[in-house]
Amino acid sequence: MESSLRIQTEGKTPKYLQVIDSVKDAIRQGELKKGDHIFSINNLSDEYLISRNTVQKAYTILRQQGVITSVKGKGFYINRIDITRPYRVLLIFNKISNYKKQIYNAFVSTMGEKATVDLKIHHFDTRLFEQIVSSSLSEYDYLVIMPHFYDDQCWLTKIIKSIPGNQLVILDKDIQDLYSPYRAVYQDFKNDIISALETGLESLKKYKKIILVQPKKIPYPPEIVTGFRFFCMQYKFDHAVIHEVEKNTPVNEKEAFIVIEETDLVRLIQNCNAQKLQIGKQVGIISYNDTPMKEILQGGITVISTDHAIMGETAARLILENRNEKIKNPFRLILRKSL
Amino acid sequence: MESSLRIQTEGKTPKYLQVIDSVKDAIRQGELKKGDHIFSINNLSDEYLISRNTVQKAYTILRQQGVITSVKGKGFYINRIDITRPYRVLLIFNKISNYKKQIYNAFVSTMGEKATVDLKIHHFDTRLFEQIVSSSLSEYDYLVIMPHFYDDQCWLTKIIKSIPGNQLVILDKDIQDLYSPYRAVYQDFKNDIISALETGLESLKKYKKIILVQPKKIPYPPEIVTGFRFFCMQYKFDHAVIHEVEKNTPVNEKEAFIVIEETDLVRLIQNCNAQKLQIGKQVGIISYNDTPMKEILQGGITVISTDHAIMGETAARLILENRNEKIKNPFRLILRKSL
DNA sequence: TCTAATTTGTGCGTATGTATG
DNA sequence: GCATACATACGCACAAATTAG
Repeated sequence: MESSLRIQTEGKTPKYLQVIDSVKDAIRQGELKKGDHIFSINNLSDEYLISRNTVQKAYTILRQQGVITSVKGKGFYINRIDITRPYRVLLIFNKISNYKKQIYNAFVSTMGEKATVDLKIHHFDTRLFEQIVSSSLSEYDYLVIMPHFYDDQCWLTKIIKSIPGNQLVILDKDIQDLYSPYRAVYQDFKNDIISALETGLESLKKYKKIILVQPKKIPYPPEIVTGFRFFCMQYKFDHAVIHEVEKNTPVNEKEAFIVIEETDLVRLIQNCNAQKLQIGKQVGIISYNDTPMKEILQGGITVISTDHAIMGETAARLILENRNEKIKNPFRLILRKSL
Repeated sequence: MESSLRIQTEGKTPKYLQVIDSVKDAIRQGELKKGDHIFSINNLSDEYLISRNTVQKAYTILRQQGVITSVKGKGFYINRIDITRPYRVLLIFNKISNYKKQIYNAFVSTMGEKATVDLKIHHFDTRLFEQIVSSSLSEYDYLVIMPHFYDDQCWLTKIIKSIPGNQLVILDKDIQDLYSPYRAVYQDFKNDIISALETGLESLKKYKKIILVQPKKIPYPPEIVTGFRFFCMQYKFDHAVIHEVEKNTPVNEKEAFIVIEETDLVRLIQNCNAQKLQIGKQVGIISYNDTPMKEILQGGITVISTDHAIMGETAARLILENRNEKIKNPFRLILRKSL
């Protein structure tokens, strides 16, 4: 047993329980296999400055549970490796939305019985976020977070750095400047939107100007705008970025809109109908994030979207299969009548 | 805990309160962090010449407030550092849906800074639900639950009975057989649907038969069916209850559908379009639960819905104003083009 | 394996001041 | 003035858990 036990005297969990958990964790991580020799009582007692008796107690309990066996004069050996303690996972989201629902559902159902999954929402409150993280590190095996603040990126990175890499799973938006390796399922916002729009180039050529509706209140990744501008320059489209669609927002012929928030989408369609502009012919609409309703709304809304279900599933797999990788999530354009 | 408590025997504030305040002050000052070990009862009792029992009392109260936890044989440890928020509330939902999002958002924003609100989902797993409840009773001041299981109502009631009335807030579906008084914001599913349909009676008369699509997988309140049948008998409508709309589900002229799940609504509209049946003229559609998109989908989907935002807001108010009441949530029909 | 020290948890008894009727 | 109830404060004793020697 080379694995380093993390025994802390100050912690509230009793030392003998910490020893038990350490052995079980090592088994769960695959570091210990059936038949492996583990520390002798004296050895462990000396190394970690725990009383001989305390180690004895832990080993006795482990033996009663059938996890280890003992041979007089030789030592203790791993007996069972079907330790069933489920993973404890905490998802930390900025808010609840339709597609986060999809991520959550896919994550939970992929995890199945193997994890207890909790959910906390920070509402873009950095202080609250910090509090959640610090108080959850000891309660959960993994923190799955979507780092969607953009006001104080610096502080955010600092908080995330306080999470050990092997406990951290990042979703949706990858972060730079993190040293220790961690798990991630990310979107490449800039290149994703560029290649998605390129896929729909033929349909887009009907329009003279492309307008991106990027909400201001809720911070969305700025890379979306970067990618959008890059595409428009590349292919010589007139373009603009607005923050909201209101009742009196002007809509003109030969304009195509890329809309992120659902409320803006609804407003935009209402405005088109009011001005008797035909969607998909005179005005083009592309919406972020697919939902069943967008398949039939106005005969079908064209959508650019990452596959959130797969994102949740992939994140779960990274944990279940103990893979410390970063994976780019698929992104695609679904052409429908509105473009 | 190096921080010096300021305990004065002569002051008028009771000693046990001074102890409580001292600990809380230390937390506010950042001197004590989560997991920190604090003075043992004996230690503090000796140092500050307070009776062991008095310290005991203070610590017991702090534990009840969730500020500290205790481990027999080890000591007391800081558990919460968010002591500025007076309420700790846990919402327990069966799943995440669009309208639960509304409830959650309204609840959180009404509570504002006054509460830390957490969310757990049980996925109709009674065992998981029981586990969540029992482990949360000491951690939270209020458990807000939506009791939407209908398989083993008996077991469910038993679990809910284990929650003290003053700690319990019930949403959406009221429960019988609970003795101690509790808070509730409920729908009267049977009468709500009856009176809502009566409101739309004139429009309904265009149709011969009304079909309720009540999903089977996810248990919805049976009172909906009861109320639906009652209305149809009363006003002499042909009627039927089906559990799903599939691609080949027959749709005929002069039929009106009441649809609960969004996926069924989408399928139904697709079927109507495929069969070239005009929605709102040849086929009527009523959908449960309003969303912005339904305002414009197919020129407007008629909706019967409770106001979920108000439900969340009312629940929050019951807690903030410490009112032990049961309140019926408003329910209404919004007539749009689809009926 | 036994003993001992420390700690929390619980219960009982006592005394004192304060508010209520 | 008296009786009662309640909150505060203290003291003692014992049970059970943790840890050490």
